[in-house]
Amino acid sequence: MTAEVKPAALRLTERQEARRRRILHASARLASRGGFDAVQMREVAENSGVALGTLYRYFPSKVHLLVATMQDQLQHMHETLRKRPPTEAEPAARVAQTLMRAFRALQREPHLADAMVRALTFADRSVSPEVDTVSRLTTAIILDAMGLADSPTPEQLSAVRVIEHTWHSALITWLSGRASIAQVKIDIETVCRLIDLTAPAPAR
Amino acid sequence: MTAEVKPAALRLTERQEARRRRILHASARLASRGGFDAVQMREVAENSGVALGTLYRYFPSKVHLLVATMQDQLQHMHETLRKRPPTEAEPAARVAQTLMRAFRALQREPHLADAMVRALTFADRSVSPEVDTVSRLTTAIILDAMGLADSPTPEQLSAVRVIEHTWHSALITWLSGRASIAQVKIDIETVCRLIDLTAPAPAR
DNA sequence: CGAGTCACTGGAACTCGTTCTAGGCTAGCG
DNA sequence: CGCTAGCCTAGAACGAGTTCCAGTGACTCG
Repeated sequence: MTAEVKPAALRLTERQEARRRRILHASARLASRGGFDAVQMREVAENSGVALGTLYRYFPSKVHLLVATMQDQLQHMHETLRKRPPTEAEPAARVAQTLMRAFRALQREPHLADAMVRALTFADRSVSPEVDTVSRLTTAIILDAMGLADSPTPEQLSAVRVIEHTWHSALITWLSGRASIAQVKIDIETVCRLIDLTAPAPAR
Repeated sequence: MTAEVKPAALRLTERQEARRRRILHASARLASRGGFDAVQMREVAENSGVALGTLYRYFPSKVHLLVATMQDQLQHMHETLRKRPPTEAEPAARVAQTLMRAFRALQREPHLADAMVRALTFADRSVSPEVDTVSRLTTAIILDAMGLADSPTPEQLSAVRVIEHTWHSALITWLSGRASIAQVKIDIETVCRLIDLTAPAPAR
């Protein structure tokens, strides 16, 4: 019975787990409206039924909160993508297809995307561990799409990093209205060509 | 005589021009110490000898100010690079060399780099025109390095955009301590290979 | 010269992220 | 049963970005 909850050591009571969920939920909801600015800590606290101090105990800053929110969303996305893997044959095309799917998902909640991406790139060193987690999740998604969850070469990892860079930065230009959806698509497809350069063993 | 000053219509008095310079200078100086957080509007105002309200008349927000600071620095960089163009033979290598030079310059003032890059990626739509100027400057620098200041193909422009994405995002990961200098170098070199893919006419 | 206009000044005021304080509730333990 | 430790709440307080306002000085136009 007592062993029913798994994170006994790290994350305490399930009541606390519930609080955490409520907070993340409120955060996402507020973000879905006005974006980064609309996520106000007092509002998040109210909407999730905790005191301001408690909110800060769970997430030491607004950026921490939003990055955690992004983790949460990415996790969903990852699971969804696992269930419906890309249909293309070539690794480059598979990655492009996957990222475009993710992009379309973000388009459905542009304000939420704004809040999360802005937080991610604005994060300073104190948020590094959390940002790193997001980065690892993203890497995993891309590697999955390439069809090599393991055994990537260092060259391939570099290509994946560059793809991630492009992904984040392209999102920002889109969110700030400086690039169109079509442009983002082109950029993604362009960078995915790098994968061909670091092609699977045979091409070497 | 009266034609000596060019921006007669847009930017008024030379006294105003001087104020603007003082503000940008103060901004850069403060940024060189503590980075983004150390650039406090009240301090910038004091240090440049203008009232807070005046500072806001010149730069409608802290982000505007820092993006303008970046414009300023980029302009210097561009001129410097023009004087000492890259020595490599291949376009890809030339671009990589140029960006690594810029990177080394940023390493000399990491706090300033932090302030400028954070502002750039945090900027919202209200700063789009200014951010766009920075982007055009960066594009010009890269095209210069490739050796084709004019007549780039759409394909090449895509590659340049992707290189810019990588450049900004890689800087961020470096600034937030999540990537080493060596890693940034690798990422830059990796993305520059894209140039070979959109090679000059002959290779088509 | 006089009046109006406009940029600039000094400083108060407002917002929102963040921190701090005092007190209350719960849970385990003597 | 009463105590102690921790977590939580309500709310005040502080800091920095941003806005506002009244006043002042300079320049222009009549």
